[in-house]
Amino acid sequence: MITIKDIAKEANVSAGTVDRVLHNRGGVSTETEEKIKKILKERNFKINLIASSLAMKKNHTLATLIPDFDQQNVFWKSPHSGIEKGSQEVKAYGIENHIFPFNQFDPNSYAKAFRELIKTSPDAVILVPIFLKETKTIIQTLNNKKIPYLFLNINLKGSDRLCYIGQKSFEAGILAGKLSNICTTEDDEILMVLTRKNLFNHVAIQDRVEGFLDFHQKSNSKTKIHKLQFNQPDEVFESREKINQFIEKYPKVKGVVVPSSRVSIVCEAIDKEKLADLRIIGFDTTPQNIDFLKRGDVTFLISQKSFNQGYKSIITITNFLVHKEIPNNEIPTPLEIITKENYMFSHSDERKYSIE
Amino acid sequence: MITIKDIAKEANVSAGTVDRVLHNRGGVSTETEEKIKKILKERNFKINLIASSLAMKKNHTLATLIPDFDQQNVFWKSPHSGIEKGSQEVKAYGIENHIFPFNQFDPNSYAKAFRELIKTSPDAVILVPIFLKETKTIIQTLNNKKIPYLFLNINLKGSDRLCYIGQKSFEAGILAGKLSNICTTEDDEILMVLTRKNLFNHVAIQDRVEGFLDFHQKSNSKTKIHKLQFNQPDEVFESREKINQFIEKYPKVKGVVVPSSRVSIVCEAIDKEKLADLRIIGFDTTPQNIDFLKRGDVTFLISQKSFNQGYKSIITITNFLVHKEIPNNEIPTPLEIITKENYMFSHSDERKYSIE
DNA sequence: TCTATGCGTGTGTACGCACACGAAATTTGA
DNA sequence: TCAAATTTCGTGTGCGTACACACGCATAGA
Repeated sequence: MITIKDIAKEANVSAGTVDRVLHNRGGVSTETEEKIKKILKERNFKINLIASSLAMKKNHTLATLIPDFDQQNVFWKSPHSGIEKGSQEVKAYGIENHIFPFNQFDPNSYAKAFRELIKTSPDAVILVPIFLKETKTIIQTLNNKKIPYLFLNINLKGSDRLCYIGQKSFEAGILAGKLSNICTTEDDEILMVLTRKNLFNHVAIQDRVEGFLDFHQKSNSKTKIHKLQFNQPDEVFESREKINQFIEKYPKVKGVVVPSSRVSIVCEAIDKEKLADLRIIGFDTTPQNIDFLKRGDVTFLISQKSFNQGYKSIITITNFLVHKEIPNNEIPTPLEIITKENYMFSHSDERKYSIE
Repeated sequence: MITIKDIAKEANVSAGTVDRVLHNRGGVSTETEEKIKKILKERNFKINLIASSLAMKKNHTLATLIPDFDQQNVFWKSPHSGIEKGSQEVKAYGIENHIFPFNQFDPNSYAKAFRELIKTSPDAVILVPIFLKETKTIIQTLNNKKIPYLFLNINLKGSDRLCYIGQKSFEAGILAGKLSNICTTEDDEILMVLTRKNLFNHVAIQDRVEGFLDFHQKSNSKTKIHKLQFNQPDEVFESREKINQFIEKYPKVKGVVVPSSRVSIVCEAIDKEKLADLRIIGFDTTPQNIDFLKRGDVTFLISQKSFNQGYKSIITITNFLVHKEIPNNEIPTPLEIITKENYMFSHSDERKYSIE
């Protein structure tokens, strides 16, 4: 292992000077700088991140603006857990994260949570930019204060965020198209159930829908695609009639695709005897969805690994603050295909950090 | 952040004493120990791994016994890359890994590589225990020298290895069964192609076959399953006739499952016009397999994420040596389902560390 | 009775490596 | 020749680890 001292000795300077060169902190004559740089290269010197982290300990604070979760809205639990895991891991780097939860259906709650957040003057911010208008104000504030921020799960264009960590929704839709195509025949028809006019996240879900339709169009399949729209997720259950009648009316429907994370509600709504005959594809591995996967009612879930997204956000921001490492502009999470047969191998990390 | 000094101050002892308690190094009176332990618990003290690693720097050496790869046998490339990434990452912990490659078809090469390996007296060993008899001798040597070791990719029973990192092959077979079931109808038939009597790894592939058959049995599907056996992988290509005739003879065959990593060879063998009509399922994301996936000839690949296996081996062994962290007895890697639509999101890490 | 030896317990501190700041040394300009 | 500017050095810091040593007390031998 080559250390800074080794380099210093070879260059006949002190370790401090080498450090200045390493970090471009100036105050070194061109001559010395060249000499040191040459030796660094020759010896293939790499900073010891362990020692570096220890020395850098500067007690940064992070702040995370993310929707809250509860029994009804469990989707955001996974990113919370991932963020929790990441926070634990980077504590030793002198980094502390605070979560500012808000109500995903209420722009005011979003704005309010941010006002609380900004009071703590964090060194960097992770946010889920659900509301367009409010986000613009937020970004302006962050820019003014020169606080770097990254987007988690939702990619809003036209900001100079550090990066985006999340799923490629259009591509996820394509994948859903492919899977629905595989598990049906040409004669079958497919039903797409939109669980609501989404207040938020409509962009992501719309992208999935478009990706899905894109696949079917480009693959020249003659499979007919039906759409059924509900306005509120709860209405789905209340209007069991609607969906069951629909399926009776169109007996050729063998595939069902639910582009939101609410496939479980659709499964609940459909009569048991009808379920057996359907191939159902959904998104996101919420506990409810996993339940229906286990029972065999859901055939495929496409996971965006939101636990990993949360985790990766913390790690990315930390590397940026501590090691000045500039991340890729977009960090897409894998599109994971989950079935009854492989779900148990997919979330072992998550369970450990689950917040109950 | 609570430090050892904080604890020491509160307990009116020195940091050294706290350290003795933390590591059970003895030489502390029961009274003092209890007091310190109580405070540690109260304050929820966690060792700062950064500082710990820096202080522990002990320059461990690892050794890895793993099959070599080349253009023809590319399967082992991914674990090599993963090991490479891991090695880079743990260098700062004073850990150096040496790879001892061997010919996967030659037991003598395996034994010889180990003899070279043991000369370097490593502090821990990662090995792929392909050959049963030779492995027994190896294990004996390692036990005598009290060198800890873990199994990568192949799980040999009856040894006191530190842990096994790899795929659950039986479960992978079940998954293949499910996927084949999904992409065919009840009237269709399925062909399983065994590309050879495997010299090595026959246990894993046999497990896959059994898992596959198990699924079809338990699911009460009446789908007929054919088997076609070749003795050498190359023979497949030479005997194109055999497989093509088979498919002509059994026109109901719509699904093909290849439980080895050689699905690409099978694709090469089958006539183009026949391919279009088949749903092919294979294992492992070798470049050749990915090629056929991209073309649309292969429908599903089940990946055992061997890059991650290699990476995780290094990390696990490092945590064991440096932080005395005892790993789980088995660390199963996820069963990842790869299609044309999601393969590009799955291996971004791998590309960076690929060894050309 | 006094030194020697031992043991159990606990302290002090050097070390690992990079970082950053104040101080020192050297060069430059007037 | 002196002050200012530039370049370089020395050292304390972050935190845990582990070794040498110190202290108090007990037992043994002279």
